[in-house]
Amino acid sequence: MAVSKSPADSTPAAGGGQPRTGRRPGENSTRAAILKAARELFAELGFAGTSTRAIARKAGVDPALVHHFFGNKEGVFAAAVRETVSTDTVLDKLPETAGENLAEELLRAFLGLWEERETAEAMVALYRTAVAANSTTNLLHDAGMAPLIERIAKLIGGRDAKARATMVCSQLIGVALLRYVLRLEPLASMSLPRFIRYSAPAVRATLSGEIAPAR
Amino acid sequence: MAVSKSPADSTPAAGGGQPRTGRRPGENSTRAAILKAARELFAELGFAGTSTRAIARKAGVDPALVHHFFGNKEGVFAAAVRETVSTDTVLDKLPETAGENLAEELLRAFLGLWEERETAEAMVALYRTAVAANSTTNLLHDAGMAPLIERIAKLIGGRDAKARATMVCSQLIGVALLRYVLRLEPLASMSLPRFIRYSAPAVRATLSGEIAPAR
DNA sequence: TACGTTATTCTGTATTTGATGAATTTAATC
DNA sequence: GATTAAATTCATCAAATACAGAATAACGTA
Repeated sequence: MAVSKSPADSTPAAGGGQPRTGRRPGENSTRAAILKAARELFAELGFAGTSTRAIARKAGVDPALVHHFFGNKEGVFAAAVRETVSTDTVLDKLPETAGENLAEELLRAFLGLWEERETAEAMVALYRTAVAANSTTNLLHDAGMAPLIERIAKLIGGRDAKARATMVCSQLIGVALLRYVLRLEPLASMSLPRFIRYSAPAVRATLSGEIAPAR
Repeated sequence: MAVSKSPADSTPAAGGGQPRTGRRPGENSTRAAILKAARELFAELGFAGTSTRAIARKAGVDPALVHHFFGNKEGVFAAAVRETVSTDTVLDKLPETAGENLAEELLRAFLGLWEERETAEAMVALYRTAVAANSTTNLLHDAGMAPLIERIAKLIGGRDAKARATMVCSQLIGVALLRYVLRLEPLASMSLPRFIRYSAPAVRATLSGEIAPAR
C-alpha cells in the first residue's frame, strides 16, 4: 500500500520536511459530507451495492472528489467506519472486574453502540460487508472484536476462557444482527432495557461457564 | 413476476394444455453444473460479488445458458439455494414435544445443516446475501426462519413465547455465523459435539425463560 | 423422414462501474 | 499582489455487467 499522492490519509501529515507554504487543508466540509453520505449508503446497501458515484451524488459533490480524498472505494469505507466508531469504543465502557451483573454490563456497552444513529450506521455497514463475502482479512475480527474477546476472556478467567469469550461474542453479534441489521420483529421495536433483559440470560449462562462436562 | 418465455421455473410445467410433442427436457447435466457452480460462488463471494458470467465460466458453459435456464441472476440464486436446502429441512428434525434436552436437539438440528458440504454452501450463500444489503424481502425470515420461530414458540409456550423463540434464533444464527460463515477460531475448528456443548447453556437459558422480572 | 421442442452458442448492446489525468478555481502564506 | 498548495471540475478510459435476440445443433415424436 504505497502512499498515494492524494491526501488519502486523514491526518494532514503533521511533521513535514519542507516549510509549508500555500493553502492549508481547511475545514473541508465536503469531506465530511462525503463521509456522511458514504456511511448512510454503506449501511443501507452494503459495500458492493454502493458506488462511489452514488456517494458523490448523495453528498452533492463531484465524483472525482471521492477518489481525491480517499484514494479508492475501500478508502472511503475505511474512513467512514473508522472515523465514526473507534476500536475501543466498547472497551472503555467495560468494567475492570467481573461483578454480578457482567452480562448486563456487557450488553449495555455493546448494544449502546447501535443505539446512536451515526455509530449504528457505521456498525451496520461494517457487519454487512464483513458477512457479505470472503475476505482475506476478517473485518469484524480486526475492527475491535479481537480485543473485546481478549477483555472478556480476562474478565471471566478459567482454562477455556478464550472459547467461552468467543461464544459470548457470537451471542452479542447474533442479537445485534437480528435487531439492528435485519430489523426483525419483535426484537427491533423493543425498548433497549427490555431487549437486554431478554438477552441477558444467555450471555450470563455462557459467562458463568456452565459448560456440560466433557463427554 | 410474469412468466418468462424461458423455462425459468424448475418444474417443467407438469399440466400443460397442448399435447406435448418434440424434444423433452433431458437429463440436463449442465443445468446441475450451473447450479453447483452458482452455489459455490455465491457462498464464497456473496450475491453481488458473483457474476452470471463467472458462474458460466466455472460451470464450463456459455454465459447465455444461465439466463436461458433461470431467467436472471436472482433466479439462479433462488434455484441454487432452494434446490439444496428446503424450508423444513430443520423442522423435520425437531421433536414434537419439549423435553429436557431441547436446547441440544435444536442445536443439532440447526447446525446439522451446516455440516454437509452442499447445504452449508447454500446456507452460507443465503446468509451472506441476507445480511449484505437492505432488501424489501427479509431473506432469512422467508427462507425457513419464520416457521422455525413459530415451532420453537409452540414448543416452549408461555406469553412471550414468540419473543423468546426469536431470541433463541438469534443465538443460533450468531453461533452459526461465527463458526461457518466468518470461520472464527477457535469455534471453526471445534468438533460439532464440543461446539454444541459450548452453545447449549445460552440456548437453554433463553428457552427456560429465566427472564429478569419486568423492571 | 419431417416436424417441433429444447439445448447450446454467437453476437451484440446499453449501462454502470472504479479510476485517472489534465485543467481550473479557491484560498492561505509570503 | 505574487506564489503555491489545496479544492473542485471536466472529460474520459477500460473493464465488467446483466441481459436480449437470432441462429444453429441435438433430439424426441409423429
